[in-house]
Order: sequence, then structure tokens, then C-alpha cells
Amino acid sequence: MNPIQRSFFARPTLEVAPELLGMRLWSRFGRKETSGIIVEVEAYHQLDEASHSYRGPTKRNEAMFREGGHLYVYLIYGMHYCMNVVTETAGSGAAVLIRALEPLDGLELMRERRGARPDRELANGPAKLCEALGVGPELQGEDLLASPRVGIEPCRRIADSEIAISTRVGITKAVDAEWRFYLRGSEWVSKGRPSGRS
DNA sequence: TGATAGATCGGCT
DNA sequence: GCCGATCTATCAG
Repeated sequence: MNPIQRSFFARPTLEVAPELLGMRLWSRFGRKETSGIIVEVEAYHQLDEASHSYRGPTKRNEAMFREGGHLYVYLIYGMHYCMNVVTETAGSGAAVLIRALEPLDGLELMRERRGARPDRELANGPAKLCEALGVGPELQGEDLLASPRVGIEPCRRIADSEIAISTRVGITKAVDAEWRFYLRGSEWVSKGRPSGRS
């Protein structure tokens, strides 16, 4: 039972992205569950030079072109995995990169997967949260509305005033677009250095 | 605290 | 070949 409907994801990615803040993202393998509250995201779409979908569908980004609610996982810098929630409709090539979580459940397992470090560094980055949740290429294309292994559900109510907006982190194209959303003042957001203000 | 280099590999110019 | 939606260790101040 997943309380979120397909229609939630089947909207413009810039609308969906900020609404993902405050939701609980979980993964479960056997009886081991880990989860966290989403505190930072970035939106990407097909007419966006910085997006993997910009040049159209390829073997690598195929999952990003599925209908909203699926998972797009990719390997970055040859060693880290990052996860996106696909948005809009099949063929759109839009998604929201999950950039940071506030750890909620399974802290012990997260610490095990991430190694000894302060709790605030367990999931304060896109590759870190994938490691903390055990998300890798096996979950490529997973349907968040049907998967027993990974899912998203409403958890915390977020007021508009708590949402901060900025440019995105780590990209070299479309650097001025303010498509990063995060919880203002949260100690769990990444250490990214966006070029914009706010 | 801030800057820098290295790890490591698939996809595309 | 080149470079990336990153992270970590290390070094300088």
C-alpha cells in the first residue's frame, strides 16, 4: 500500500520537486529497513542542458523516460550512485534528484553501510544517501508505487516558508536556473556550493 | 575553514 | 581521449 498516487508524479517536475520535501524515502531488503526525510532535491527536465535526458533516450538514461513514479539510478564519476524520482509522463525525460535525507529509521544499518562518521554525514549528499539506503543499480527503473524494496510516502508537513530555493550543485551547464529546493536551516542538507543566493 | 587532488568508469564529443 | 548531477583525505593557513 503506497499512499502516493501516480498522478502525484505525473506533473511538471518543478511542481513535484518542492513537494517531495518532508516525505519519507525508505528502502527495505529482507527485514532491514532504512529511511529518511527528504530535505534537499533538484529538478531536471528534457529541455535542460544539465539533464542527462537533454540529448534524448539512451541505454543509460532509459529509466528517466518512463512514466512518473519510477526510479532512475546512475553511476557518477565511476564510483558513486545517485537516485532520481522520475516525474511527468512516459517519454518526458524529467526527474528529481534526491540530494539529502534526515535519517529516520535504521540508523544502525546506515552507520554500518557508511562507516564511522557523524550522523549528519550519513545522507547529506546524493551519493551518500544511496549508500546509506543501500540503493544501487539493482533498483534501476524500480516502480516506487509497487516495489517492496523502495518507496516514498508523506511524513512531515512542510510550510512554504520553510522551503529555500537556489541554483543546482555540481553542474557546469544551465548554472543559473534555481531548481534546487531544500529545507531552510536544516542541518541535514548537503554541503553543496551553489553559485546563486538564498 | 578552504582549496586541491585522487579514485575510477561509462558514455559521448 | 575527456569529463562528469561526487566524496574523501590531505595540506595550508
